[in-house]
Amino acid sequence: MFEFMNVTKALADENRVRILLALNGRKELCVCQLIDMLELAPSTVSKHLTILRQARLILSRKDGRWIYYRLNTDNAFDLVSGALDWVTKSIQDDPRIAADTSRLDAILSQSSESMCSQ
Amino acid sequence: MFEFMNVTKALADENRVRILLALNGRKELCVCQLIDMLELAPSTVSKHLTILRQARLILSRKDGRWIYYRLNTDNAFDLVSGALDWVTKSIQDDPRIAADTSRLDAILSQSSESMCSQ
DNA sequence: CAAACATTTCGTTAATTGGCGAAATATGAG
DNA sequence: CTCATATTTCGCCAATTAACGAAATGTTTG
Repeated sequence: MFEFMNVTKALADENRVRILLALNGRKELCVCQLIDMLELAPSTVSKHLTILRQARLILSRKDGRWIYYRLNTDNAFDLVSGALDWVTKSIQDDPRIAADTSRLDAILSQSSESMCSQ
Repeated sequence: MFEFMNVTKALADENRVRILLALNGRKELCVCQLIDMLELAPSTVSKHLTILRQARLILSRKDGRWIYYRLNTDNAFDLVSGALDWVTKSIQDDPRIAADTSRLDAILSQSSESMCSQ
């Protein structure tokens, strides 16, 4: 129950859902790219990522100065994969998510101008 | 997105999840039975039911003095049925839910002594 | 080592939420 | 009609939470 409520609480915020859908279909994204996409303060985004990670919905990988996040699809953990399936299926056609996707594509293509200049 | 967030926020409270699982596998329950099971104030339970109903996770039916609630399985609405499938699958084996189930069975069998004496 | 950058942690504040009791509403019983 | 019952609405309070900026941490570059 505790694990389950961790997941539902993680999903109960629009910006965290936007993060999950940004990660869906991509290998991974670094924090600064998510900051650019969400247009929120770095500390705010970091907190959201911590909540998603504690719910086991995402995993992180550190590479030098950067930290990359990805969906936790490795996991055989039913609770998490079921959640991710439901979320992505339910709102991948949403206009807000579509806007995020194209914004993120732009950010990725001109990544040299963005905050994290690889 | 708005509809989706309504559902995730409805799921982000332990007592509301307990209500959903109490309704799962049963035809319907009246408010007073849920009050007995949850051991919360009537006004609190009523509020939870309103939130679940606004998320379209449950439906209500009025019969005289009583209002009966049931899971919204009628609905072809993917968002809702997907949510209910995920929730029930994920925590039906939880000890807390098992305790609720047996408590509820007791309430139903001695319903003449309970608050709503049909 | 110092400066720049990426990210997190901490402290604060404003908004949201869960809980309750009291009052309102609605229905059925006497 | 009056009373008891079932449920909801309202107003309040305590706890939680999302947001931010400042400071701390860790890493790369000069």
